[in-house]
Amino acid sequence: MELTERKKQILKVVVDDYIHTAEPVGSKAIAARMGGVSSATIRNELADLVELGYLEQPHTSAGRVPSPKGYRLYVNELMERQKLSLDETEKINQSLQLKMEELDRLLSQAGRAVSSFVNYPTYMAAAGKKSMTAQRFELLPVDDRSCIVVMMMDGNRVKSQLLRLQLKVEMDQFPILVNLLNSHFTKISTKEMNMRLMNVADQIPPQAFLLLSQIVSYAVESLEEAGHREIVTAGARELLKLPEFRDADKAHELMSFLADSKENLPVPEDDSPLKILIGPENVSDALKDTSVVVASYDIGDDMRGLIGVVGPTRMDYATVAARLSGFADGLTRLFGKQELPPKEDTKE
Amino acid sequence: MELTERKKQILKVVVDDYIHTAEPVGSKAIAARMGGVSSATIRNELADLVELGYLEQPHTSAGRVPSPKGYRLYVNELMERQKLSLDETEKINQSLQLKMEELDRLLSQAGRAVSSFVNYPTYMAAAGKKSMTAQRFELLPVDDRSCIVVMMMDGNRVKSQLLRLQLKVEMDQFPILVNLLNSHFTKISTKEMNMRLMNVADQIPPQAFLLLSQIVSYAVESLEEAGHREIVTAGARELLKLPEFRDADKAHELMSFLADSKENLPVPEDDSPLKILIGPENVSDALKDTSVVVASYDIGDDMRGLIGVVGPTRMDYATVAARLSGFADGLTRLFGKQELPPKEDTKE
DNA sequence: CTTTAGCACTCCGGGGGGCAGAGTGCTAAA
DNA sequence: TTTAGCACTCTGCCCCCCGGAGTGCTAAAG
Repeated sequence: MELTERKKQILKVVVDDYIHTAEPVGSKAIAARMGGVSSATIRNELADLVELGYLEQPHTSAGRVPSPKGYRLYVNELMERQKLSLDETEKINQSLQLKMEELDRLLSQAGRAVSSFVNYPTYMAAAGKKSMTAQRFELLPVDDRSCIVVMMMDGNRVKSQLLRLQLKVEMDQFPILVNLLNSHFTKISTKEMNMRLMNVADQIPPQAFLLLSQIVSYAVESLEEAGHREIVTAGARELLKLPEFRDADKAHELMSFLADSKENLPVPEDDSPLKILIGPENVSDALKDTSVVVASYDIGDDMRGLIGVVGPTRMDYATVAARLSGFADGLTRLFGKQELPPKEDTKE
Repeated sequence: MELTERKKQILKVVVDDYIHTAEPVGSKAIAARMGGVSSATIRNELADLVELGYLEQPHTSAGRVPSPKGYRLYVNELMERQKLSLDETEKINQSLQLKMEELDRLLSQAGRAVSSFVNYPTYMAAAGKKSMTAQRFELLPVDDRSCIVVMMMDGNRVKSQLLRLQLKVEMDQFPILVNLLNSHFTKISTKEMNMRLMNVADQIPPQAFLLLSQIVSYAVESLEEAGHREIVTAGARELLKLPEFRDADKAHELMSFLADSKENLPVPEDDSPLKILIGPENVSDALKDTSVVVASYDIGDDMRGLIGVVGPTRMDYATVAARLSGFADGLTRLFGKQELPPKEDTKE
């Protein structure tokens, strides 16, 4: 059943108002804001809306509060898709001028920026490929007991570390090792890497094997870490400013959930760049009476990252959605610039 | 003026009790715990202790609460230096089995571990050298428009990144560049690096200069970032469990301070590994009614890192101090293992 | 001189009761 | 169908009261 235009208007006013005041909104206030009709009329309409499940009444003789169903309608149809003001776009771009080399740190930086921009807690994740692979290895000798391992992974990410070797190596051994690494340990899953390591075990001298396995296990570790979608959260303290989280226990519970949850935070659908989850629409119990807005951005090399915002159900969906999209676009652009053109990448 | 033995005993009981209950402690409770004397006697002593400034009374007819001065005496003399139980040592070592390559991430990991171990918020910092310098450069060509820059810095830290070059380069150019970098841009401050860059400007072909400056500016950036003592905090939510921070505003204030403060958190004296700052002893206003316990650990290459714990003045100093020292020792050991022996390092 | 018991006093915190304000539902009239 | 009017309801807040915990003081005992 469709709502009349006026009912929708009223619902919109209720949501708009409640979003900002966090207090049940009464018929008089609505009438004042709509003009043309009296509060009594509004009251009749309100009664209907409650009946239909779009609004709720904390108790008789209090104003109305939107129900999840009401928010849903609001988000789907009523909400005025906000455009970012020039000023805001400017600010977003500015805060994305982060000179960060490492992806992870860039994310936590961006997370903080988003959080302070929307005034809600955020979480970010670089959705790594399910399985990262090494593209290329290099070894840079430092002395006869240590060398720098450089590994290039999918998506042109580079990792390197000084490795203290378990035994002395002649300088001329390094090129051989590098060759072996590049020919046998690139472009395969970490699982396969371990298997191949076993396979070559009896084909090369034991010392060489020792070194090789040290390097390979470093590589495997790094790859798995990079592939593992780590979620970093920021700005959890913003919660404390909201009336619904003035209760320390509640705030603590949600904060702990955010800090601990590694996998179970909402992600957007594959086909749409923005997803809004309202209250009970969330699967995690801890989020049952909060809302989540989550956007995704492209990292190139068909990887996607995501930014999410967690807030009360009366979150300012329009603003948050607009700003979040702004950031997501900014990040997509940022990565587009950093990455090599994909053509170059495939030609090997 | 020295306190009598009994006064000290009483003070100790008051602090011990208050630390755990967060409620003013009364004469009866003290008498019960001490035995031998009646509550009336205790009351006389308490009055003296208030007079002398070691205790405070929230209001007439409430129990007593330790004053900062009281805590100070407690920490200096009364507190039983706790030994870590085997179990605890075990746990600390376990949580330090972090397989992290990057210093920064290791720190935030360790910070989280400490926080969950002492149940207070923590902050950590790797006190980088005031000015990091590059020790060695390598360039690994990827194609004619990009290469991997590898830079080794003080303390055997290695950074690398894929750099998209502003113009095409012949393969044979790279060795020349590397030479130039290693001969002119290592072991000098970033300031000097920029100056040298200017100096060579007219001695090499313009294209080469363009590349060089791109690489050098990446290096400068990385060095400055690595040298900058970044402070990372963890476990701020622990605050919410404490009765003194059930007030959302207070908690929010302190959390914001922790999140924002980059430089003004307490550091231990150079000569001692552990420092305890009680309430007003803190210089930052935001910490005036909290206490801080901070420990330092060695990273080798005469760099030091620090771990701090922030809590209410009635923090459990004995336990926190013991556990924090345990972590600091663990970290010192951890880095000792990772670093190369310093001898090797200086021989170049 | 110190310790103890006794006692009056103070103050906090929690549990009613009352009251104003905001908002509703209903009815009757436009 | 809309509106005005009115009685009704419920919350939040203030105030008051009261019990409990703890103190300070005094006077007696060791």
